[in-house]
Amino acid sequence: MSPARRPRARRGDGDLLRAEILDAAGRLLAEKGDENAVSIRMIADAVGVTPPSIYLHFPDKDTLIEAVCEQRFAEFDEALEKAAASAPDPIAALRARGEAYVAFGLDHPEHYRVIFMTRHERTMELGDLTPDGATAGARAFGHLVEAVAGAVEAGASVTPDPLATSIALWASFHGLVSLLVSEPGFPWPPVPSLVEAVLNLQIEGLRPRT
Amino acid sequence: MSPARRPRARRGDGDLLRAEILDAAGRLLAEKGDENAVSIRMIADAVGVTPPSIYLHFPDKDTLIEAVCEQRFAEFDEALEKAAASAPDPIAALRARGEAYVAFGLDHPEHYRVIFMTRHERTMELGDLTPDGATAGARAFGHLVEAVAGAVEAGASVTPDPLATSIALWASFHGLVSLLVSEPGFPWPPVPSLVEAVLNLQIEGLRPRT
DNA sequence: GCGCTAGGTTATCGGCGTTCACTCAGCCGA
DNA sequence: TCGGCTGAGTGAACGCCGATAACCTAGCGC
Repeated sequence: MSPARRPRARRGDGDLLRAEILDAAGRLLAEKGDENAVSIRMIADAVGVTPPSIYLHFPDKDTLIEAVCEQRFAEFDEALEKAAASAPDPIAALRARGEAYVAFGLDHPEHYRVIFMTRHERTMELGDLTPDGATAGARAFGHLVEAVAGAVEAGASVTPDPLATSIALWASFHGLVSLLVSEPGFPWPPVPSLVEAVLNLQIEGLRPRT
Repeated sequence: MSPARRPRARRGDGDLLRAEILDAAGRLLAEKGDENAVSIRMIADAVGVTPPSIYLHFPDKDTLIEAVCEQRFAEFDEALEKAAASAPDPIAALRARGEAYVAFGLDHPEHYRVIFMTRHERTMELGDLTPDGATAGARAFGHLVEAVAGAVEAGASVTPDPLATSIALWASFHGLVSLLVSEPGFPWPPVPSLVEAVLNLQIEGLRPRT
């Protein structure tokens, strides 16, 4: 099963293995669909290296998985930014974000699970959650708050606290994705109609009353 | 570490062990806070029995954990029913359900995780989801649809599809609980204010416009 | 051409879920 | 009373896991 053994890296190129490990781990995670079904040994095997080598680049398995998902999280943030960028107005941009959010979660269910559905001990402070924060998660949330603030400024007539509104939006879309991902056997109505329902409840409520 | 060995059960009393296993597994799950941190060996040890004995009563670990959480799910359903019963009108009952939902999730985070946040393959059909369904999950969802239908009948002025509304409500509260449980290090505003925000967005929207 | 060190390997540990072969207590029919 | 059946549980082992400690070696700088 093990493919050809990977040739030893050149003197300064130790980090090449790190990148290959991240890549293999990401592929295996998506393929197996379960964090516990991906073992250090499998990853090492896929890269063509022995298991202890992994520990030269990551202190433990959790950190490795976390690193994989931090990468995906950055892509997630980019996807949402891109979706919002082409919207005609701030409230449409929020809708586009919601749609992109759900699409990402359903496209990468196992990465979504690690990012948003497994317990993380790491603490954050409000001041970290800015569009140029240190982690992809902080940036993504910072972008959301920014987008909500834009909508409020554009006349959205709801509680003008962008933080609270951001959390409510996040919770709604996360709840939807999380349930869809966890309970595939539930008799769900078509996903687009669910997304539309949440969008309407959460976002149309923000649109200025005419 | 192992306490006294459990005396062998009498002839017809094999099911006593089953109950003791369920009980010990539930306690350990709540205590360790992580499904993977509870092992068959630990459960067997807590009961005073050897690991293979577990397999006389449950085919595998997943089924055992599932059985534990099915019990908790039934308590969950009861808690929501009880909360709704003392509300003065159908919309207040929905609010009470939401508050009880969140309270249960935060009181039993690891059971909540297993019930609602790990992937389940079991399929259901719409017809199963009634207040007298076979599983606690089916009953709980049936009760929710019933409660929403009651609110609609009482004049709640939103989309009159109880199923879609039920899913949206479920997703909202689940999203909130799920994030609170998964990201304890996030700078959350006080939980009651979050609950209130979701309640207002989701349920006050249902109250008849005067 | 020699030594140092980055970049690995080999061997091993303790724990896991699970299975197989086995033992033993106690009730049942003769 | 007693032989045997069977329900209830044990002991030992398998193959996997994450992780660690000790060792090796290719190749660059001098």
